[in-house]
Amino acid sequence: MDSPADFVESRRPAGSKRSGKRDFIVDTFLAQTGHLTADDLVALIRKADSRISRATIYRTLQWMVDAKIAQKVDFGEGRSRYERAYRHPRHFHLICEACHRSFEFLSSDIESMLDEVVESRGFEVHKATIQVHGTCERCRTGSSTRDDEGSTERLFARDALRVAIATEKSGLAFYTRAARIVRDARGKQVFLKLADEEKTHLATLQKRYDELLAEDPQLDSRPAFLFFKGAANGIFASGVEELAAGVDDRKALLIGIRCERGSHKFFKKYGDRFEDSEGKRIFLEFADEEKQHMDLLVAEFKALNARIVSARKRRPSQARSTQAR
Amino acid sequence: MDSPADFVESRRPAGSKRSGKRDFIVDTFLAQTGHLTADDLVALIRKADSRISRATIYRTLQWMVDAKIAQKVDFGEGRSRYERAYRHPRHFHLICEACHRSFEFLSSDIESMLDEVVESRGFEVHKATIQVHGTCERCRTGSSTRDDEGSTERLFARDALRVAIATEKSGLAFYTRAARIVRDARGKQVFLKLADEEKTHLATLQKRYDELLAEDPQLDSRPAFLFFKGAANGIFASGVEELAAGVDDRKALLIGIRCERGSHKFFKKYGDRFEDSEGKRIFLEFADEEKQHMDLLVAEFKALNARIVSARKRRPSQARSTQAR
DNA sequence: CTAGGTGCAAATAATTTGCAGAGGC
DNA sequence: GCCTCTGCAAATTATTTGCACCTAG
Repeated sequence: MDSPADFVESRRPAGSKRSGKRDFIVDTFLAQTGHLTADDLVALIRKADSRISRATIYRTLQWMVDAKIAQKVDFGEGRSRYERAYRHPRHFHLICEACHRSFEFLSSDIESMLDEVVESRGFEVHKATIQVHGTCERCRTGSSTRDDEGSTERLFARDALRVAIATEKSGLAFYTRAARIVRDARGKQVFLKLADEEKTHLATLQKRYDELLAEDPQLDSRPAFLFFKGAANGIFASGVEELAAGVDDRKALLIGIRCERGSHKFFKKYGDRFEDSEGKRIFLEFADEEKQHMDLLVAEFKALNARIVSARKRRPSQARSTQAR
Repeated sequence: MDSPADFVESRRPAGSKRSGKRDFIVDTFLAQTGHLTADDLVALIRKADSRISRATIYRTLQWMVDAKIAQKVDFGEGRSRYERAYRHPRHFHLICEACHRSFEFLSSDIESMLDEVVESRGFEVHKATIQVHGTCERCRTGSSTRDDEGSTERLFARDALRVAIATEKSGLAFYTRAARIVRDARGKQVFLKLADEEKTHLATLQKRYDELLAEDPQLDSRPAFLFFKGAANGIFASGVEELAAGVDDRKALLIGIRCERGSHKFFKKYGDRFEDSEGKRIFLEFADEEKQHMDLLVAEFKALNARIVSARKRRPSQARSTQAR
């Protein structure tokens, strides 16, 4: 249904003809995880017997880049490397100069700082590259750390879930607290309902996380791929703090709306920008979830306002009682 | 006293011999501002008549890289470029794919996020590269923006001064406010004194800034080189906020100490990491300034504590009066 | 005099291209 | 049959190197 083969098929440029050799090169390439040089690929092909000319390898690599199946990367070694673009989120590189392995990561914090720089210059970005050249932990300490050669796709899904779970948890804290603070009975119920939903959803996410771990027991201990520190985790945390400072019912709803909107925007923005993958789906589903919560809160906010107005009409002197401090 | 020639002299590798040709190549290279390819340099040499072989250019470029006079950069064009390392702070690149010009910037915010990523991986950094490939404003809109071909050194000095001035201003706001809030007479005096110092120093910095602008009237309108948003500007701002929340005398001093320490550490850290230059000096002098303020505040804090203790001995019942809310 | 430094031409190394034949549609 | 794909060998591009000669210390 959504195999590499289908993916390649879907991206085959118009007018291009089928060829067993090319298919074989593409398949061989997509079966690898790392960043291959043209020569690496030649070696792989030769090992699998097939006798394919170097020129064809080069031509096919270019063909894959044009079809967005592969991406050319340059680590400054005087030759190009290629990494798969299929189900592979965009990322930055840590490059070990000792063992020549490379590690991928993505930081939304860095990306947004970079956005600011770029914007201030009126620059239009086509591609941003970050490369950290140095020595990896294994080469430096000799300690045989765990095998880092996992697929980035899985790491990405893991970290997407982690971010979602962290957000969900702080959301739960927020609603639990808000439900305690709010005076208005209906408002309280809305917050309780949301707290409940967060709990349910949290369980769902946790289950998904556990399933992912089951596929690869070492996954949990692999180093982080996503660095989304500033963005996702802090959103509800600041809301909780604001609640603690003491707020009226309307304010509590407004804070909730702001948090959900921030959360939604964040997950939507990143979800949209990723390649199709489990991680992308997690981001977009979560964005949706947050959107629904936000809508619910907005509706409740409107209803509360309406009740305040009508109450004010009935008992003008005590109109503001529901939002007393 | 500190000319490029002296600089080159100081870095001449042991055992290397003088040579008119090499000197000429080095001088020609250092007279340029941009990112030259070996061929660019050959063209420049040829234009100035001298007949020097390509091989010598390559050998001399390598010699300059070894001597840390030049730095090799790779923009993925299939050939190397070289930029001067003399009085040139480390930086990242925006690269226009249309006009092939490149722009430099530095962001402490991005650098510290990168530090976190690197640390979490146990990685040892040798060199970090950030390249944003895209289209520059001029190529995109056709509008002939101001000439961007200024020396980065001057931009760096300008921005270092801007950061220092911004910090100084928020420091002034902090001390002015603190002087108003504090009860203890001696503490008040210290804060007033510091506010006064900030004012004087602010005037000095402003004068230096004006002098710099006088050297190049367009400098003020050139795009930013340093992006130090999070770091420098926010330090005292948070202190001012804390003051507003209401604090006792000791707390006010402690906040001041924290701000000055943060400020000192920041300017020291970056000042130390830069190449010798006006910008570096600004950073280090400012770091020193902040250190002195910090020491003053620490001394005052100790003195205040001592007075509180002795007061407590004399009038045990009212001992805590100087720090009443 | 001796270790560099320089020029020239040849060597490398990664990649591209021209051209003739093979093969998919 | 036409147009694309492939192989091979030659070309290209940036850079390096061997070797004979030159020059500073």
